[in-house]
Amino acid sequence: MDTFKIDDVAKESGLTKRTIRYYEEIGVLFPPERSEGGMRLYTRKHIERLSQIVNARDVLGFSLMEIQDFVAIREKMDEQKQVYWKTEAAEEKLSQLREMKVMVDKQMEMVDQKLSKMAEFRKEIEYMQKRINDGITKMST
Amino acid sequence: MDTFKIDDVAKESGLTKRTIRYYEEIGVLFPPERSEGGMRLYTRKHIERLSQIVNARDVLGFSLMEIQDFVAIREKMDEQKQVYWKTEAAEEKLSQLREMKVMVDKQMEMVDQKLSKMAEFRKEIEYMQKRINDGITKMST
DNA sequence: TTTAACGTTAACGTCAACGTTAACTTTTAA
DNA sequence: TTAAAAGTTAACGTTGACGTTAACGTTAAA
Repeated sequence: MDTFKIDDVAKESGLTKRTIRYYEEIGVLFPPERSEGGMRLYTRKHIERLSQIVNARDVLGFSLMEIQDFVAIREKMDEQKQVYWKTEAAEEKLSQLREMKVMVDKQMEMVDQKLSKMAEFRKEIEYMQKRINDGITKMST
Repeated sequence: MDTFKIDDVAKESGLTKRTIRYYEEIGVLFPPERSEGGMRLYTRKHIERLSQIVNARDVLGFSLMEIQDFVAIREKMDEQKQVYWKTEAAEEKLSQLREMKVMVDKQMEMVDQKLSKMAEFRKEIEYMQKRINDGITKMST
């Protein structure tokens, strides 16, 4: 039994059920299978994906719309795996790979930009720490 | 003439005039002097502060409420400079410094957490780049 | 088998972070 | 000095990202 009901997923991910359904609704979480009665049956993959989404949202500060692109690439990666090596499909596969390369390269650029800006920020804070510490030692003598 | 009208500030910062006024309204940007007729007269300090706010907002993904704390520390730093070395005020100054230290240390911790998470992200993207490049070279032979 | 716990959709509510518009005053360039 | 450009406040509108509630169907344990 490797499927989860929405409440289990909510507990593991720390998100609310509403949020999980919402992420499916706007297309950042791929839809799970359904039970006979219509209940969502999630897999480990869904939980992993949610974790990635939360990271992108909270850490990188991406909006859910920006995360769409991000997610689309992961989707294509998985898709690529499924495609058998057929000579007829080779051409199409190659063009898809090139397309993905462009997107991933762009993402890398964004992340590197954020990283360098963050480093600047860190330096500023470090400087403030230094000034405060100097002030404290100087005064408490 | 080292004061700027709001439109100049808007152009330099890339923000809209509405946004600049809004930031003042909610207290993340300290209010500028006013002209006889009531027009806002900004200084370089304001522009610098706005740049910091934008960075905290876009790069760190902080909400404007979180930025309040962030800004409060900067404000206190400037304030400290103004306070003359009076023996009577020394005790109070020291306690303020300790207070600031706690806040700044907390900020540093947050930034470091974000930095490490971002590094993880970078690694994942790097891995994807590698896989895609491998796929392309393998196919285009 | 029945009832409580949990699931579903649908619709309206909320809050942050501005955009837009109106109605008006101040500056500035001709 | 007189338009036009740019400033002001005030108020309502919008959008993203969910929260909340209602009205109802499904599951699982007693």
